[in-house]
Amino acid sequence: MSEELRSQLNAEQYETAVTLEGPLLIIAGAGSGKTRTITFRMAHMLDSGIHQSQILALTFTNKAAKEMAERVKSLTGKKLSNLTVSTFHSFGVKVLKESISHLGFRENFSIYDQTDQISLIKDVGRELKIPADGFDPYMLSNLFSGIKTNRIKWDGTNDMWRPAYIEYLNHLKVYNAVDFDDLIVLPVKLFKEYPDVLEGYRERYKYIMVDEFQDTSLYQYEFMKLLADAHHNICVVGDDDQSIYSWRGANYQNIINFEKDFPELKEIKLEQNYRSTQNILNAANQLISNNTNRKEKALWSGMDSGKAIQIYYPEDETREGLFIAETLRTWVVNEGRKYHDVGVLVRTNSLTAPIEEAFLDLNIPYKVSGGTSFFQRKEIKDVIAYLRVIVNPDDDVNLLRIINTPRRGIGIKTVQTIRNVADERGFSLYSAISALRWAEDSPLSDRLKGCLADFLSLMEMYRTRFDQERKKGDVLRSFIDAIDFWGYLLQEHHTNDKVAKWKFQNILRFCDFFDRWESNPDNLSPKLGTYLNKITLMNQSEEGEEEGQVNLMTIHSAKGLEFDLVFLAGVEEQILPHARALEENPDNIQEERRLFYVAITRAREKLFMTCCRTRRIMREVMETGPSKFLEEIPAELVEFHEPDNNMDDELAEDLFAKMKAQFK
DNA sequence: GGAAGCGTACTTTTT
DNA sequence: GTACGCTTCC
Repeated sequence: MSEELRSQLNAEQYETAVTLEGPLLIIAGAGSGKTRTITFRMAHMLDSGIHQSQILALTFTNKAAKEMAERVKSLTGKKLSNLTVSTFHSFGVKVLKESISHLGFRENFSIYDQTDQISLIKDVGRELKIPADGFDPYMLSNLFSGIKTNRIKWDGTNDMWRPAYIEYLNHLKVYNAVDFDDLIVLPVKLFKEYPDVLEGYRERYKYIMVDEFQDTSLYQYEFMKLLADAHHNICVVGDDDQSIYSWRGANYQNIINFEKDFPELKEIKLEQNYRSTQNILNAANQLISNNTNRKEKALWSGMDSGKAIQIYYPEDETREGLFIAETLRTWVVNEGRKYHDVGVLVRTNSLTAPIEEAFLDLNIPYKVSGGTSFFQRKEIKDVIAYLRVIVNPDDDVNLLRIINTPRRGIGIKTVQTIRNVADERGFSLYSAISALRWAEDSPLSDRLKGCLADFLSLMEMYRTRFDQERKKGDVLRSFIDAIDFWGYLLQEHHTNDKVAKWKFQNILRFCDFFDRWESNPDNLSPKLGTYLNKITLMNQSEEGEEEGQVNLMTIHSAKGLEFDLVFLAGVEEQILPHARALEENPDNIQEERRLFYVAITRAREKLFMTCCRTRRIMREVMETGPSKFLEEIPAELVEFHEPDNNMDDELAEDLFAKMKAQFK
C-alpha cells in the first residue's frame, strides 16, 4: 500500500486493510471509519494482483452496495465493471438466474415483494375457504417467512396454517415466482443439492467480504459460509451494538458462529471514533452499557467534548415539526451550513408526516428516504405488473392485478370462471385464458371471449416487441399508450385531474428510469426481466441525490450515515422503545436500545431530541411520556428545556400561526 | 355482471 | 393519504 494511503489509516485500520488471506473478524464501532477501511482494503486487494472478478462484497442495502462500489472506483481510478458488490438478495437473484432450472423454476421467474406475497396469501385463503375472521394475511406472511427460514417451527399454536403454507408454496411454483426469502433459501438449497454449481462459485469468488455482519440471518450466514468454506478468505465487518434487524431474522450470534467455524481467524477491533464529539459518544456509551451480552468495546474520540445534547418538550407533533424546522433553519442560516448536513430521524415512517408539513410550511428543502418507495406507488406497480406478466405469463398475482386495469370488461365473475378452469387442469390463469379463448364448450360468452382474446394478443405482441426491439423504453411508452393508461387515470380521478396528471408524470419518470438503465454502458444484458428483478429489490429510487436537502428518515434507514446536526423526534415511551416491539417480546428492549444508540451515533456535532407531551396516534390525541432511555444518559451531558407552562395553548397557537405567516 | 361511490381502518423497522 | 369492503346503481 502506498505511503499516502497508509498515512490515512490508524494502526488497526491499516492491519485490517492489509490482511487479505484467511478469516478476518472486524468489530467496528460506530463512526470508526469502517467504510474507509474496507474500501482501502479492496483497493489494496486489486493492487496486490487479485483480479476484480474474484472479489465478492456483500452488503444489506442497495445504497451501501452502490456507495462501496463507487468509493472503490474513485479510490483506484479504475472502471471495475467485473467487481461484484451487491446485496445478499441481489446476489441470490444472480445465482438463481443462472441455475434455478435445477429446482423446477424457469429463469424468467417473478420476485414477489411483501405486497405480492400478501395478495397471494389472500388468494390461498379464498381457495381453501378459510373464514375471514382470524385469517390475517399479514401475520401469515411473517409466519411463512419464519417457517421457510427455520426461525419458527410448526407447533400446536400454528399447525392449523400448515395446509395454507403448502398451498402457498404450490402456488409460487405454478406461478414461477419466488419470494424474498427464497432469494437466500433457494441458492443454499441449490448449493447443497448440486455441488458442481457451488464449485463454480467457489472457483470464481476467492475473496469474500460481508459488511454489516451483525445483520446477517442464520440462513445468510450459511449462504456465505458455503461459498467461503473452500478458501477461508472471508472478512466480516460488524458491530453487535448496531444490530437492529432481528425482527427480520438477523442474529448477531453469527459473530459467535463465525469464531467457531473459522477458529484460525484474526480479530481486529476498530475503537477510535472519528465522527462524534466526546459528549455524544459518552451518551451513546453510557446508554448501550445497559445492554447485556455485548462484545466489550471502548469507543473513544479524539475530539472536544462539544455541545450538550439538547432535549425539548413540544406540546404536540405539529409543534415538534415546527420546532425542528425552525431550529435547523436558524442553524443553517446563522452558521452558514448546508441543509444536507442535517438528519432528522424517527422511529416509524408515520412520524415523518407532521415534520414534512412543517418543512413545506417553512419552505425547507428535504428528502424522505424509505417509506413507500417510488416503485410501490399504485400506478407504477400497475405498469410493473403488466411487464411482469409479459415476462412471465404464469405470474397469476400480477395478472390478477392488471387483467381489468384499465377496465376491459373482465370482472370478478369471469375471473372466477377462469380460476375454476385453471384449478381443474393445474394451469396458471394465463394458460387457462389461452385455452378458453377458442374453446367450443367454453362457459364464457362470445363477447367475453373477444375481450380475453384482445388481452392475450396485446400481451403477446408486446412480448415479441420487448424481446426483439432495441429501444425498450420506447416500446414501454408505446405500450402505455396502447392500454390508454392516461385515459384510465383520468377516468379514475375525474374529480381531481391534478392527481391524474401527477400519476402520469410518475409513469413518464418510470419510463425515463428505464431508458437510463437500458443505455447504461455497464449494463451488459438489458433484458426486461433483469430490470424488473432489480427494481423489486430496490427500496428507493437511487436517483435524485440532490444537494442541499434535509434528510428525513427512519433510524433503520439512517444506519451507516452521519450528519453534523441530528434531530431525533418522538423520543417517547410507546414510540422509542416502540410499544409493539415490547408487546411482541419484552426482551426486544435491548434492540430498541440499540436503535436509540444508532440514532445518537449518527450525529457529529450537535444532537437535539424532542418528546411531545401529547401526540395524535391514529386520530386519537394521546398523553405521552418521555422515553425511559433518556434516564440512561448521564445528566451532565444533557440540557433539558422544560416546557414553558406560562404560555397557554391559545397564545402558543397564535404565535405559531404568526410565525408561519411570516415565512409564507 | 360490472362499475361507481362512500366509509373505515391502517402505520414498526426492510431486502 | 390509501386500500379495501360494502352498498347501490346501470
